[in-house]
Amino acid sequence: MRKKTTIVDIAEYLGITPSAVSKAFSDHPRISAKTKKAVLEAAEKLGYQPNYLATGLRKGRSGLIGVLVPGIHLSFFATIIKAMEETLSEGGYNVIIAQSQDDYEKEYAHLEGFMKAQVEGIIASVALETRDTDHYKKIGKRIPLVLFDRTLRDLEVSKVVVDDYIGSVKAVDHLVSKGYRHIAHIAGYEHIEPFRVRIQGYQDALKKHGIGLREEFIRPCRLTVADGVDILDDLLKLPTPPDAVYAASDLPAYGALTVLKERKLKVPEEFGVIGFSNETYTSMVTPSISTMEQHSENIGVLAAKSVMEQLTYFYEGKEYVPRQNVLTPRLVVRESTNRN
Amino acid sequence: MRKKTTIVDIAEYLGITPSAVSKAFSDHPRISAKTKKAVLEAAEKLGYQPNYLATGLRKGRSGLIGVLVPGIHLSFFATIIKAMEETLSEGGYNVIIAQSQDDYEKEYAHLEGFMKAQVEGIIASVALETRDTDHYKKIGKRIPLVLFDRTLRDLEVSKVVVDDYIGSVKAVDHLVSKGYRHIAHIAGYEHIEPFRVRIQGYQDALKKHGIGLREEFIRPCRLTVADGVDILDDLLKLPTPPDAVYAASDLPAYGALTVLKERKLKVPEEFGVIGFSNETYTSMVTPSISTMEQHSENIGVLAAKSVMEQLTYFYEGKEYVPRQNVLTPRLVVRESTNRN
DNA sequence: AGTACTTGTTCAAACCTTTGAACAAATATA
DNA sequence: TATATTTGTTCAAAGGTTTGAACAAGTACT
Repeated sequence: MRKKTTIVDIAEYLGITPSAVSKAFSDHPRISAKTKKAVLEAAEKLGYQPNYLATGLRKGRSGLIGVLVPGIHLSFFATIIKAMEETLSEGGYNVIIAQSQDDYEKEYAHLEGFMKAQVEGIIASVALETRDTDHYKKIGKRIPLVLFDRTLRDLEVSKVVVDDYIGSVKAVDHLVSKGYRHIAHIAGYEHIEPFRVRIQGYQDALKKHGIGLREEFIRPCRLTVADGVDILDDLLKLPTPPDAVYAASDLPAYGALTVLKERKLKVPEEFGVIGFSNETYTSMVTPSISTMEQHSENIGVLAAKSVMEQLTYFYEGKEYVPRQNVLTPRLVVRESTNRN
Repeated sequence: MRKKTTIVDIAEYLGITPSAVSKAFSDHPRISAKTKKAVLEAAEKLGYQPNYLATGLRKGRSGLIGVLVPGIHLSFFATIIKAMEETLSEGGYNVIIAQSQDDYEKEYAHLEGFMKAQVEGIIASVALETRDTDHYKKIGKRIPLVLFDRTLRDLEVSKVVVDDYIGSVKAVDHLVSKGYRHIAHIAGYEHIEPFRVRIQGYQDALKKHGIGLREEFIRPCRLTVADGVDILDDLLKLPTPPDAVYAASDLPAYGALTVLKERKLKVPEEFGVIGFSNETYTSMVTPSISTMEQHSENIGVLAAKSVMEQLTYFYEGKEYVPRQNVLTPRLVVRESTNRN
């Protein structure tokens, strides 16, 4: 495998200097059309590929954006990343990806890695286990940082989220409108902003409808299918069990559904289930699961645009005031709640 | 935002030279323990982050591996990427990701982008529309290239695939064993290796069982849900319609299932459905879909290891003989075929 | 013919790190 | 004491590109 062609090779080939070649590529006004043409042809002939490492080093820009998510296999994140990658690549950036697996150590290590790789900006959704925000703060001071979905309250950076409060309220409103009165909540952990807010919305909505709050109806967990199964099993053992459950994510909603099917409880007639995220499978299972659409594509695009915008401010030396992008979630009614 | 600390800052701070600092970091034997300690402390205090661009430029290595897939939102690819990212990041590489959207132009552009970014190796699954292999050939000559799943026959590079032939045979064998006799095949496009082979396996298996081949039972398509719907609709209109369908992917298998449900054809009693890939949702839908497990995690890990292995050969100047990694798919029997 | 632009190119430094060779000082050996 | 060896550091170049300043040649103007 032969070594790479550089700008110097082209220069020698044409009998001009490397700087002339460089300027020809960047369409410098002082370079003659003739030279530019010659350079382009020579580049083609010699199989020249510009070296981003060198360019990046010289310009102080790597063209890299780091994206950190809990895991790519979750379709919510996959969809977001898909959109991000498209948007960023149109903007001329390359995307480097890492997964925290919801683990603090890994998250920390990957963020370090991003900084070493000289990423120009970072888009992240924080790990469930993360409680210490120092590393994010440090990063936010150095380069543009955008958080999405799993954000941290005391971090003053740009964020892209759905209005989780409204989402919760809509979910509960819907259940109530369908006549469910004993509504439990399979919740996420409170130190993660969206989950805290969803709990809040759930509580306020119940209050609004004059439904008493029951502590044992709020169940924080890691939001896996297994958690959904365990929690619903548990809830059904209560002296007064719920007649509906609102899960802060679709995975436990599905888990709950399997328990209900197994126990031959009729959904939605006897028991209502609603999730959050509108994962693909919610429309495929039987009964299909009502849920909240989070507009994941939009989240991806917005977050991507946000870093790029910050980046231009950054390089122009202008100050950027962090902004929140809040999307309104949309209720998707499916079979699992649609009774009467 | 202050400018970055470099090795030079540390050197000045300690009153030594940059090269001493560099050597201290790389644990050079000639540097005293005292100096090393001092350097580490100073680095910590000054908030030093090594600059990979500079390192990469100097060493001729970027630490980047490019991964190109049709789309990340497909759970098959998402799972593979997840595994790849983990493996490569353990090996000290960063992963840069791009999506072809099954489009030739995009694939080409992204591969160019990878080369500019100076990736050290590329892992790719080729776009459905790709018929011209020149760009891959060119790349394969310059840097390690590994293809997985969607490979190209006339490309002599390392590959990681499942044994699609066996997979098809197993699928058909299973259907036959369950008493289905009129088996149609929702196929992929033949110029993509695995789909060609799956068709081959389907035909050979039928022959083995003494079942006549019917041209109109082989339906190549883009393997979407909609394709599954359309094709099954079509097949059912035939004078002698099939009593089972083997789809080369899970998406059309699901599509087929919806048609059957709508028409109140009993699955699996009256009609059998089997897919390929074992996507998450196949176990969640009702009836659950029988399918072929492709061991996607393994594919990811193997492909990742393969590039890394090639890379070490490459840097040691040894010749690397491309090798094929073939995994045996496993039949997963679920409700959609499990009759009697 | 002399001055003033314009045009096209070269020069040299810079971006940050690595690396082998060279050097000086300290220590060990004869 | 002179010589060899070890130890710790510095020197200088290299990796590929970009960029403002400098330069030379050509054209236009008076």
